[in-house]
Amino acid sequence: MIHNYNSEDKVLLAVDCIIFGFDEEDLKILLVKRDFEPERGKWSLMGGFLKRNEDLDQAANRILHHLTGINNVYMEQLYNFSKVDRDPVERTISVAYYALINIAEHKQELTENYSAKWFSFSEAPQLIFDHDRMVQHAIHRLRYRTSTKPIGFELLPEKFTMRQLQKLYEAILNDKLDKRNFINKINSLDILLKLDEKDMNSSRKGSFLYMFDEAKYKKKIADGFSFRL
Amino acid sequence: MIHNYNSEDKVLLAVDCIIFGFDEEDLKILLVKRDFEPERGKWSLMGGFLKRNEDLDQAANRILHHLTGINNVYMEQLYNFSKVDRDPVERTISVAYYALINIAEHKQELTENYSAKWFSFSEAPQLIFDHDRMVQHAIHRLRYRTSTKPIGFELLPEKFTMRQLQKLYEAILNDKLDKRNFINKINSLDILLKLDEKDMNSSRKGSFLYMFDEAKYKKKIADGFSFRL
DNA sequence: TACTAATAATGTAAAATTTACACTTAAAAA
DNA sequence: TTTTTAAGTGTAAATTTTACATTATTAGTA
Repeated sequence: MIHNYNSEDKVLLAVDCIIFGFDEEDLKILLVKRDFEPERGKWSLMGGFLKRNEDLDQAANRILHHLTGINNVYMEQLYNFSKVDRDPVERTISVAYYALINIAEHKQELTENYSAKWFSFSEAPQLIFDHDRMVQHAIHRLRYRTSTKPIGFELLPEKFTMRQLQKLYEAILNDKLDKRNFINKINSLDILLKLDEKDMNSSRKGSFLYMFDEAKYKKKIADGFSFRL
Repeated sequence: MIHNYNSEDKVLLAVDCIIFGFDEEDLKILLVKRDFEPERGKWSLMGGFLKRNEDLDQAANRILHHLTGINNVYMEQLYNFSKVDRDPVERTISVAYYALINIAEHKQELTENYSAKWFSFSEAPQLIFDHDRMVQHAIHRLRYRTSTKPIGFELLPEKFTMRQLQKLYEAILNDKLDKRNFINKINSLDILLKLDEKDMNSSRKGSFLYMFDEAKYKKKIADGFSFRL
Protein backbone atom coordinates (compact mmCIF):
# COMPACT_ATOMS: atom_id res chain seq x y z
CA MET A 1 0.00 0.00 0.00
CA ILE A 2 1.38 3.36 -0.99
CA HIS A 3 -0.04 6.31 0.76
CA ASN A 4 -0.49 9.51 -1.15
CA TYR A 5 -0.95 12.65 0.90
CA ASN A 6 -2.38 14.45 -2.12
CA SER A 7 -5.52 12.42 -2.31
CA GLU A 8 -6.54 13.23 1.27
CA ASP A 9 -9.32 15.59 2.25
CA LYS A 10 -8.31 18.89 3.74
CA VAL A 11 -10.47 20.63 6.28
CA LEU A 12 -10.87 23.94 8.02
CA LEU A 13 -9.51 23.90 11.53
CA ALA A 14 -11.15 26.42 13.83
CA VAL A 15 -9.93 27.42 17.26
CA ASP A 16 -12.49 28.51 19.85
CA CYS A 17 -11.47 30.02 23.17
CA ILE A 18 -13.33 29.69 26.44
CA ILE A 19 -12.05 32.53 28.61
CA PHE A 20 -12.92 32.32 32.29
CA GLY A 21 -12.45 35.30 34.49
CA PHE A 22 -12.84 36.14 38.13
CA ASP A 23 -13.78 39.50 39.64
CA GLU A 24 -13.39 38.75 43.37
CA GLU A 25 -16.90 37.41 43.51
CA ASP A 26 -18.20 35.51 40.51
CA LEU A 27 -16.79 33.23 37.89
CA LYS A 28 -17.37 34.86 34.52
CA ILE A 29 -17.00 33.97 30.90
CA LEU A 30 -15.98 36.20 28.02
CA LEU A 31 -18.19 36.15 24.92
CA VAL A 32 -18.35 38.07 21.66
CA LYS A 33 -21.26 39.09 19.53
CA ARG A 34 -20.83 37.56 16.13
CA ASP A 35 -20.57 40.11 13.35
CA PHE A 36 -20.79 37.85 10.34
CA GLU A 37 -23.14 35.24 8.93
CA PRO A 38 -24.32 32.71 9.82
CA GLU A 39 -25.81 33.51 13.23
CA ARG A 40 -24.78 37.15 13.05
CA GLY A 41 -25.68 39.03 16.23
CA LYS A 42 -25.69 35.95 18.45
CA TRP A 43 -23.18 35.39 21.22
CA SER A 44 -20.32 33.00 20.72
CA LEU A 45 -16.89 32.06 21.92
CA MET A 46 -13.86 33.81 20.52
CA GLY A 47 -13.11 31.90 17.35
CA GLY A 48 -11.00 31.92 14.24
CA PHE A 49 -9.14 29.62 11.90
CA LEU A 50 -5.73 28.07 12.12
CA LYS A 51 -3.28 29.50 9.61
CA ARG A 52 -0.72 27.54 7.71
CA ASN A 53 2.27 29.09 9.45
CA GLU A 54 1.31 28.79 13.12
CA ASP A 55 0.63 26.03 15.59
CA LEU A 56 -2.56 25.72 17.60
CA ASP A 57 -1.29 27.49 20.73
CA GLN A 58 -0.23 30.41 18.59
CA ALA A 59 -3.54 30.48 16.76
CA ALA A 60 -5.45 30.53 20.04
CA ASN A 61 -3.44 33.50 21.26
CA ARG A 62 -3.70 35.37 17.99
CA ILE A 63 -7.45 34.91 17.89
CA LEU A 64 -7.94 35.97 21.47
CA HIS A 65 -5.80 39.03 20.92
CA HIS A 66 -7.51 39.94 17.69
CA LEU A 67 -10.98 39.81 19.22
CA THR A 68 -10.28 41.23 22.64
CA GLY A 69 -6.94 43.01 22.66
CA ILE A 70 -5.83 40.58 25.37
CA ASN A 71 -2.32 39.27 25.05
CA ASN A 72 -0.04 36.68 26.57
CA VAL A 73 -2.59 34.51 28.23
CA TYR A 74 -1.79 30.99 29.24
CA MET A 75 -4.33 28.82 27.46
CA GLU A 76 -4.74 25.09 27.56
CA GLN A 77 -5.89 22.90 24.76
CA LEU A 78 -9.15 21.29 25.74
CA TYR A 79 -10.82 19.07 23.17
CA ASN A 80 -11.81 18.81 19.52
CA PHE A 81 -15.36 19.08 18.32
CA SER A 82 -15.78 17.38 15.00
CA LYS A 83 -19.39 16.46 14.25
CA VAL A 84 -19.77 16.46 10.49
CA ASP A 85 -22.54 19.06 10.49
CA ARG A 86 -21.46 21.18 13.45
CA ASP A 87 -20.84 24.22 11.26
CA PRO A 88 -23.64 24.78 8.75
CA VAL A 89 -21.41 26.61 6.28
CA GLU A 90 -18.60 24.20 5.73
CA ARG A 91 -16.96 21.17 7.24
CA THR A 92 -15.02 22.60 10.17
CA ILE A 93 -13.31 20.90 13.06
CA SER A 94 -12.96 23.07 16.10
CA VAL A 95 -10.19 22.89 18.65
CA ALA A 96 -11.35 24.33 21.97
CA TYR A 97 -8.91 26.15 24.24
CA TYR A 98 -9.60 27.53 27.67
CA ALA A 99 -7.95 30.01 29.96
CA LEU A 100 -8.41 31.67 33.31
CA ILE A 101 -7.62 35.32 33.60
CA ASN A 102 -7.79 38.05 36.14
CA ILE A 103 -10.50 40.40 34.95
CA ALA A 104 -9.17 43.51 36.65
CA GLU A 105 -5.72 43.08 35.14
CA HIS A 106 -7.11 42.98 31.62
CA LYS A 107 -9.64 45.78 31.94
CA GLN A 108 -7.56 48.25 29.94
CA GLU A 109 -6.97 45.84 27.08
CA LEU A 110 -10.62 44.94 26.82
CA THR A 111 -11.85 48.38 25.87
CA GLU A 112 -14.99 49.33 24.02
CA ASN A 113 -13.21 48.86 20.73
CA TYR A 114 -14.06 45.25 21.12
CA SER A 115 -17.44 43.64 21.27
CA ALA A 116 -16.34 41.11 23.85
CA LYS A 117 -18.29 41.11 27.10
CA TRP A 118 -18.06 39.34 30.45
CA PHE A 119 -21.04 37.28 31.57
CA SER A 120 -21.64 35.69 34.92
CA PHE A 121 -21.09 32.04 34.30
CA SER A 122 -24.57 31.21 35.54
CA GLU A 123 -26.24 33.92 33.44
CA ALA A 124 -24.51 33.49 30.09
CA PRO A 125 -26.75 33.51 27.02
CA GLN A 126 -27.18 30.58 24.70
CA LEU A 127 -24.31 30.28 22.27
CA ILE A 128 -24.10 29.35 18.61
CA PHE A 129 -23.37 25.94 17.15
CA ASP A 130 -21.91 23.57 19.74
CA HIS A 131 -20.28 26.29 21.82
CA ASP A 132 -22.41 25.52 24.87
CA ARG A 133 -21.06 21.99 24.84
CA MET A 134 -17.55 23.39 24.66
CA VAL A 135 -18.19 25.55 27.70
CA GLN A 136 -19.54 22.57 29.62
CA HIS A 137 -16.41 20.64 28.77
CA ALA A 138 -14.26 23.54 29.87
CA ILE A 139 -15.89 24.12 33.24
CA HIS A 140 -15.65 20.42 33.90
CA ARG A 141 -11.95 20.45 33.11
CA LEU A 142 -11.40 23.59 35.13
CA ARG A 143 -13.02 22.01 38.20
CA TYR A 144 -10.95 18.95 37.70
CA ARG A 145 -7.76 20.95 37.30
CA THR A 146 -8.60 22.74 40.50
CA SER A 147 -8.15 19.53 42.42
CA THR A 148 -4.88 18.81 40.68
CA LYS A 149 -2.76 21.90 40.73
CA PRO A 150 -3.00 25.29 42.38
CA ILE A 151 -4.82 27.55 40.00
CA GLY A 152 -4.48 30.99 41.46
CA PHE A 153 -1.29 31.87 39.56
CA GLU A 154 -3.01 33.13 36.45
CA LEU A 155 -6.27 34.26 37.90
CA LEU A 156 -5.58 36.53 40.80
CA PRO A 157 -3.65 39.77 41.13
CA GLU A 158 -0.04 39.31 42.08
CA LYS A 159 -0.89 40.00 45.70
CA PHE A 160 -4.08 38.57 47.12
CA THR A 161 -5.72 37.64 50.38
CA MET A 162 -6.64 34.19 51.57
CA ARG A 163 -10.24 35.24 51.41
CA GLN A 164 -9.92 36.09 47.71
CA LEU A 165 -8.24 32.81 46.99
CA GLN A 166 -10.98 30.96 48.80
CA LYS A 167 -13.68 32.84 46.90
CA LEU A 168 -12.02 31.90 43.66
CA TYR A 169 -12.08 28.24 44.58
CA GLU A 170 -15.66 28.53 45.71
CA ALA A 171 -16.66 30.18 42.44
CA ILE A 172 -15.01 27.49 40.37
CA LEU A 173 -16.27 24.60 42.42
CA ASN A 174 -19.64 26.24 42.96
CA ASP A 175 -19.51 25.24 46.60
CA LYS A 176 -18.84 26.74 50.02
CA LEU A 177 -15.60 25.82 51.72
CA ASP A 178 -14.72 26.01 55.40
CA LYS A 179 -12.47 28.98 56.07
CA ARG A 180 -10.13 27.36 58.56
CA ASN A 181 -9.80 24.12 56.68
CA PHE A 182 -9.13 25.98 53.46
CA ILE A 183 -6.38 28.07 54.98
CA ASN A 184 -4.81 25.06 56.65
CA LYS A 185 -4.87 23.14 53.40
CA ILE A 186 -3.35 25.96 51.39
CA ASN A 187 -0.69 26.57 54.01
CA SER A 188 0.22 22.91 54.06
CA LEU A 189 1.03 23.12 50.34
CA ASP A 190 3.73 25.56 51.35
CA ILE A 191 3.83 27.56 48.13
CA LEU A 192 2.62 30.94 49.37
CA LEU A 193 4.62 33.85 50.64
CA LYS A 194 2.95 35.84 53.39
CA LEU A 195 3.68 39.54 53.01
CA ASP A 196 3.88 42.18 55.73
CA GLU A 197 1.33 44.23 53.81
CA LYS A 198 -2.36 44.22 54.48
CA ASP A 199 -5.30 44.79 52.19
CA MET A 200 -7.48 47.31 54.03
CA ASN A 201 -10.38 47.33 51.57
CA SER A 202 -12.38 44.42 52.84
CA SER A 203 -12.39 45.12 56.56
CA ARG A 204 -11.29 47.46 59.33
CA LYS A 205 -8.81 44.95 60.62
CA GLY A 206 -7.38 44.40 57.16
CA SER A 207 -6.17 41.08 55.88
CA PHE A 208 -2.67 39.99 55.05
CA LEU A 209 -1.60 39.75 51.45
CA TYR A 210 0.09 36.73 49.95
CA MET A 211 2.03 35.97 46.81
CA PHE A 212 2.67 32.69 45.06
CA ASP A 213 6.21 31.52 45.49
CA GLU A 214 6.71 30.29 41.99
CA ALA A 215 10.25 29.06 42.53
CA LYS A 216 9.16 26.92 45.46
CA TYR A 217 6.21 25.65 43.48
CA LYS A 218 8.34 24.64 40.53
CA LYS A 219 10.82 22.94 42.78
CA LYS A 220 8.07 20.90 44.37
CA ILE A 221 6.68 19.90 40.99
CA ALA A 222 10.16 18.90 39.87
CA ASP A 223 10.51 16.81 43.04
CA GLY A 224 7.41 14.88 42.03
CA PHE A 225 5.10 16.45 44.56
CA SER A 226 1.44 16.06 43.72
CA PHE A 227 -0.85 18.98 44.44
CA ARG A 228 -4.13 17.20 44.70
CA LEU A 229 -6.65 19.17 46.70
CA MET B 1 -15.59 42.91 9.68
CA ILE B 2 -17.02 40.29 7.38
CA HIS B 3 -15.54 36.88 7.70
CA ASN B 4 -15.09 34.80 4.60
CA TYR B 5 -14.59 31.09 5.14
CA ASN B 6 -13.20 30.75 1.62
CA SER B 7 -10.07 32.68 2.28
CA GLU B 8 -9.02 30.45 5.16
CA ASP B 9 -6.24 27.90 5.00
CA LYS B 10 -7.24 24.28 4.95
CA VAL B 11 -5.05 21.61 6.48
CA LEU B 12 -4.62 17.89 6.59
CA LEU B 13 -5.93 16.42 9.82
CA ALA B 14 -4.26 13.18 10.79
CA VAL B 15 -5.42 10.80 13.49
CA ASP B 16 -2.82 8.72 15.31
CA CYS B 17 -3.80 5.93 17.68
CA ILE B 18 -1.89 4.84 20.75
CA ILE B 19 -3.16 1.36 21.52
CA PHE B 20 -2.23 -0.01 24.91
CA GLY B 21 -2.69 -3.67 25.62
CA PHE B 22 -2.27 -5.98 28.55
CA ASP B 23 -1.33 -9.64 28.47
CA GLU B 24 -1.66 -10.55 32.16
CA GLU B 25 1.85 -9.40 32.82
CA ASP B 26 3.13 -6.41 30.90
CA LEU B 27 1.72 -3.24 29.52
CA LYS B 28 2.23 -3.28 25.77
CA ILE B 29 1.82 -0.92 22.89
CA LEU B 30 0.76 -1.72 19.35
CA LEU B 31 2.91 -0.35 16.54
CA VAL B 32 3.02 -0.69 12.77
CA LYS B 33 5.88 -0.70 10.37
CA ARG B 34 5.41 2.16 7.95
CA ASP B 35 5.12 1.02 4.35
CA PHE B 36 5.28 4.35 2.60
CA GLU B 37 7.59 7.33 2.42
CA PRO B 38 8.81 9.23 4.28
CA GLU B 39 10.34 7.07 7.00
CA ARG B 40 9.29 3.84 5.28
CA GLY B 41 10.26 0.80 7.35
CA LYS B 42 10.30 2.63 10.67
CA TRP B 43 7.85 1.93 13.45
CA SER B 44 5.00 4.29 14.04
CA LEU B 45 1.59 4.64 15.59
CA MET B 46 -1.46 3.65 13.63
CA GLY B 47 -2.27 6.72 11.61
CA GLY B 48 -4.45 8.03 8.82
CA PHE B 49 -6.31 11.11 7.71
CA LEU B 50 -9.72 12.40 8.64
CA LYS B 51 -12.19 12.17 5.78
CA ARG B 52 -14.78 14.75 4.94
CA ASN B 53 -17.73 12.60 5.91
CA GLU B 54 -16.72 11.29 9.33
CA ASP B 55 -16.01 12.74 12.75
CA LEU B 56 -12.78 12.17 14.65
CA ASP B 57 -14.00 9.23 16.72
CA GLN B 58 -15.12 7.49 13.56
CA ALA B 59 -11.84 8.23 11.83
CA ALA B 60 -9.86 6.80 14.73
CA ASN B 61 -11.87 3.58 14.60
CA ARG B 62 -11.67 3.29 10.84
CA ILE B 63 -7.92 3.77 10.89
CA LEU B 64 -7.38 1.26 13.66
CA HIS B 65 -9.55 -1.28 11.89
CA HIS B 66 -7.89 -0.71 8.56
CA LEU B 67 -4.39 -1.23 9.94
CA THR B 68 -5.06 -3.99 12.43
CA GLY B 69 -8.40 -5.62 11.74
CA ILE B 70 -9.46 -4.59 15.24
CA ASN B 71 -12.97 -3.27 15.57
CA ASN B 72 -15.21 -1.58 18.09
CA VAL B 73 -12.62 -0.33 20.47
CA TYR B 74 -13.38 2.42 22.91
CA MET B 75 -10.87 5.15 22.20
CA GLU B 76 -10.45 8.48 23.88
CA GLN B 77 -9.33 11.68 22.27
CA LEU B 78 -6.04 12.72 23.80
CA TYR B 79 -4.41 15.84 22.39
CA ASN B 80 -3.47 17.64 19.18
CA PHE B 81 0.06 17.90 17.92
CA SER B 82 0.44 20.87 15.64
CA LYS B 83 4.02 22.04 15.30
CA VAL B 84 4.33 23.63 11.90
CA ASP B 85 7.09 21.29 10.73
CA ARG B 86 6.06 18.11 12.53
CA ASP B 87 5.41 16.29 9.26
CA PRO B 88 8.15 16.87 6.70
CA VAL B 89 5.89 16.27 3.71
CA GLU B 90 3.07 18.66 4.30
CA ARG B 91 1.47 20.75 7.01
CA THR B 92 -0.43 18.21 9.05
CA ILE B 93 -2.07 18.51 12.43
CA SER B 94 -2.40 15.25 14.25
CA VAL B 95 -5.13 14.30 16.68
CA ALA B 96 -3.92 11.59 19.02
CA TYR B 97 -6.33 8.97 20.35
CA TYR B 98 -5.59 6.26 22.85
CA ALA B 99 -7.20 3.03 23.88
CA LEU B 100 -6.70 0.12 26.17
CA ILE B 101 -7.52 -3.31 24.90
CA ASN B 102 -7.32 -6.89 26.04
CA ILE B 103 -4.64 -8.48 23.91
CA ALA B 104 -5.96 -12.02 24.13
CA GLU B 105 -9.44 -11.00 23.00
CA HIS B 106 -8.10 -9.39 19.86
CA LYS B 107 -5.58 -12.08 18.91
CA GLN B 108 -7.72 -13.44 16.09
CA GLU B 109 -8.34 -10.04 14.56
CA LEU B 110 -4.69 -9.11 14.65
CA THR B 111 -3.51 -11.83 12.30
CA GLU B 112 -0.39 -11.91 10.18
CA ASN B 113 -2.19 -10.08 7.43
CA TYR B 114 -1.31 -6.97 9.31
CA SER B 115 2.08 -5.57 10.06
CA ALA B 116 1.04 -4.38 13.49
CA LYS B 117 3.03 -5.77 16.39
CA TRP B 118 2.87 -5.59 20.18
CA PHE B 119 5.87 -4.21 22.04
CA SER B 120 6.51 -4.20 25.73
CA PHE B 121 5.98 -0.63 26.74
CA SER B 122 9.47 -0.41 28.17
CA GLU B 123 11.10 -1.94 25.08
CA ALA B 124 9.32 -0.13 22.26
CA PRO B 125 11.51 1.17 19.44
CA GLN B 126 11.92 4.79 18.59
CA LEU B 127 9.00 6.10 16.57
CA ILE B 128 8.75 8.51 13.66
CA PHE B 129 8.00 12.21 13.80
CA ASP B 130 6.60 13.26 17.18
CA HIS B 131 5.00 9.90 17.92
CA ASP B 132 7.17 9.30 20.97
CA ARG B 133 5.85 12.49 22.48
CA MET B 134 2.34 11.30 21.78
CA VAL B 135 3.01 8.06 23.59
CA GLN B 136 4.40 9.93 26.58
CA HIS B 137 1.28 12.04 26.68
CA ALA B 138 -0.88 8.94 26.48
CA ILE B 139 0.81 6.98 29.25
CA HIS B 140 0.59 10.04 31.43
CA ARG B 141 -3.12 10.35 30.76
CA LEU B 142 -3.66 6.65 31.26
CA ARG B 143 -1.99 6.78 34.67
CA TYR B 144 -4.04 9.76 35.57
CA ARG B 145 -7.24 8.14 34.41
CA THR B 146 -6.39 5.13 36.51
CA SER B 147 -6.78 7.20 39.63
CA THR B 148 -10.07 8.60 38.41
CA LYS B 149 -12.23 5.80 37.14
CA PRO B 150 -12.02 2.04 37.18
CA ILE B 151 -10.25 1.02 34.03
CA GLY B 152 -10.58 -2.73 33.88
CA PHE B 153 -13.77 -2.67 31.85
CA GLU B 154 -12.13 -2.48 28.47
CA LEU B 155 -8.84 -4.08 29.25
CA LEU B 156 -9.50 -7.41 30.87
CA PRO B 157 -11.44 -10.47 29.78
CA GLU B 158 -15.05 -10.43 30.88
CA LYS B 159 -14.16 -12.65 33.82
CA PHE B 160 -10.97 -11.95 35.69
CA THR B 161 -9.26 -12.52 39.01
CA MET B 162 -8.32 -9.94 41.59
CA ARG B 163 -4.72 -10.82 40.92
CA GLN B 164 -5.08 -9.99 37.22
CA LEU B 165 -6.75 -6.69 38.02
CA GLN B 166 -3.97 -5.82 40.42
CA LYS B 167 -1.30 -6.71 37.87
CA LEU B 168 -3.01 -4.47 35.36
CA TYR B 169 -2.90 -1.55 37.77
CA GLU B 170 0.69 -2.32 38.62
CA ALA B 171 1.63 -2.41 34.94
CA ILE B 172 -0.03 0.91 34.25
CA LEU B 173 1.29 2.64 37.34
CA ASN B 174 4.65 0.93 37.07
CA ASP B 175 4.57 0.26 40.78
CA LYS B 176 3.93 -2.57 43.24
CA LEU B 177 0.70 -2.48 45.20
CA ASP B 178 -0.11 -4.23 48.44
CA LYS B 179 -2.37 -7.22 47.80
CA ARG B 180 -4.68 -6.81 50.78
CA ASN B 181 -5.01 -3.06 50.47
CA PHE B 182 -5.74 -3.35 46.80
CA ILE B 183 -8.49 -5.90 47.31
CA ASN B 184 -10.02 -3.90 50.12
CA LYS B 185 -9.98 -0.78 48.02
CA ILE B 186 -11.55 -2.45 45.01
CA ASN B 187 -14.17 -4.13 47.16
CA SER B 188 -15.06 -0.85 48.80
CA LEU B 189 -15.92 0.57 45.36
CA ASP B 190 -18.63 -2.07 45.24
CA ILE B 191 -18.80 -2.47 41.49
CA LEU B 192 -17.58 -6.04 41.11
CA LEU B 193 -19.59 -9.22 41.01
CA LYS B 194 -17.90 -12.23 42.60
CA LEU B 195 -18.66 -15.40 40.66
CA ASP B 196 -18.83 -18.96 41.97
CA GLU B 197 -16.32 -19.96 39.32
CA LYS B 198 -12.59 -20.23 39.88
CA ASP B 199 -9.70 -19.76 37.51
CA MET B 200 -7.48 -22.80 38.05
CA ASN B 201 -4.61 -21.73 35.82
CA SER B 202 -2.61 -19.65 38.16
CA SER B 203 -2.51 -21.85 41.23
CA ARG B 204 -3.52 -25.17 42.74
CA LYS B 205 -6.03 -23.52 44.99
CA GLY B 206 -7.53 -21.54 42.14
CA SER B 207 -8.77 -17.99 42.43
CA PHE B 208 -12.26 -16.69 42.22
CA LEU B 209 -13.39 -14.89 39.10
CA TYR B 210 -15.07 -11.52 39.10
CA MET B 211 -17.05 -9.47 36.63
CA PHE B 212 -17.67 -5.76 36.48
CA ASP B 213 -21.21 -4.88 37.43
CA GLU B 214 -21.75 -2.26 34.80
CA ALA B 215 -25.28 -1.38 35.87
CA LYS B 216 -24.14 -0.73 39.43
CA TYR B 217 -21.19 1.29 38.16
CA LYS B 218 -23.37 3.48 35.97
CA LYS B 219 -25.82 4.02 38.77
CA LYS B 220 -23.01 5.17 41.05
CA ILE B 221 -21.67 7.53 38.42
CA ALA B 222 -25.16 8.93 37.88
CA ASP B 223 -25.45 9.45 41.65
CA GLY B 224 -22.34 11.60 41.51
CA PHE B 225 -20.02 9.08 43.10
CA SER B 226 -16.36 9.78 42.44
CA PHE B 227 -14.08 6.82 41.80
CA ARG B 228 -10.78 8.32 42.76
CA LEU B 229 -8.26 5.69 43.62
C1' DT C 1 -11.27 58.45 73.96
C1' DA C 2 -14.14 54.74 74.66
C1' DC C 3 -17.39 52.10 72.40
C1' DT C 4 -19.22 49.66 68.37
C1' DA C 5 -19.16 47.09 64.31
C1' DA C 6 -17.10 44.09 61.05
C1' DT C 7 -14.16 40.90 59.22
C1' DA C 8 -9.54 38.40 60.13
C1' DA C 9 -7.14 35.01 62.40
C1' DT C 10 -6.53 30.99 64.85
C1' DG C 11 -6.49 25.32 67.03
C1' DT C 12 -8.32 20.97 68.29
C1' DA C 13 -10.80 16.80 68.96
C1' DA C 14 -13.40 13.28 66.45
C1' DA C 15 -14.05 10.74 62.32
C1' DA C 16 -12.55 8.71 58.26
C1' DT C 17 -9.13 6.94 55.41
C1' DT C 18 -4.83 4.93 54.38
C1' DT C 19 -1.07 2.23 55.35
C1' DA C 20 1.82 -1.61 56.91
C1' DC C 21 2.04 -6.07 57.82
C1' DA C 22 1.86 -12.22 58.39
C1' DC C 23 -0.58 -16.29 58.84
C1' DT C 24 -4.03 -19.81 57.28
C1' DT C 25 -6.40 -22.21 53.51
C1' DA C 26 -7.32 -24.86 49.46
C1' DA C 27 -6.17 -27.88 45.98
C1' DA C 28 -3.02 -30.32 42.80
C1' DA C 29 1.15 -32.80 42.36
C1' DA C 30 4.50 -35.78 44.05
C1' DT D 1 -0.07 -38.31 53.01
C1' DT D 2 2.90 -34.84 52.37
C1' DT D 3 4.53 -31.06 49.83
C1' DT D 4 4.07 -27.05 47.18
C1' DT D 5 2.09 -22.81 45.58
C1' DA D 6 -0.58 -19.00 45.29
C1' DA D 7 -5.18 -17.35 47.36
C1' DG D 8 -7.48 -15.31 50.85
C1' DT D 9 -8.13 -12.80 54.94
C1' DG D 10 -8.08 -8.66 59.42
C1' DT D 11 -6.25 -5.24 62.40
C1' DA D 12 -3.75 -1.72 64.70
C1' DA D 13 -1.19 2.56 63.88
C1' DA D 14 -0.57 6.61 61.26
C1' DT D 15 -2.30 10.09 58.56
C1' DT D 16 -5.69 12.98 56.69
C1' DT D 17 -9.99 15.16 56.74
C1' DT D 18 -13.70 17.20 58.85
C1' DA D 19 -16.49 19.99 61.96
C1' DC D 20 -16.67 23.65 64.71
C1' DA D 21 -16.41 28.84 68.04
C1' DT D 22 -13.74 32.36 70.08
C1' DT D 23 -10.49 36.12 70.17
C1' DA D 24 -8.04 39.93 67.74
C1' DT D 25 -7.58 44.08 65.12
C1' DT D 26 -8.81 48.28 63.26
C1' DA D 27 -11.85 52.24 61.57
C1' DG D 28 -15.74 54.65 62.39
C1' DT D 29 -18.82 56.75 65.50
C1' DA D 30 -20.78 58.61 69.63
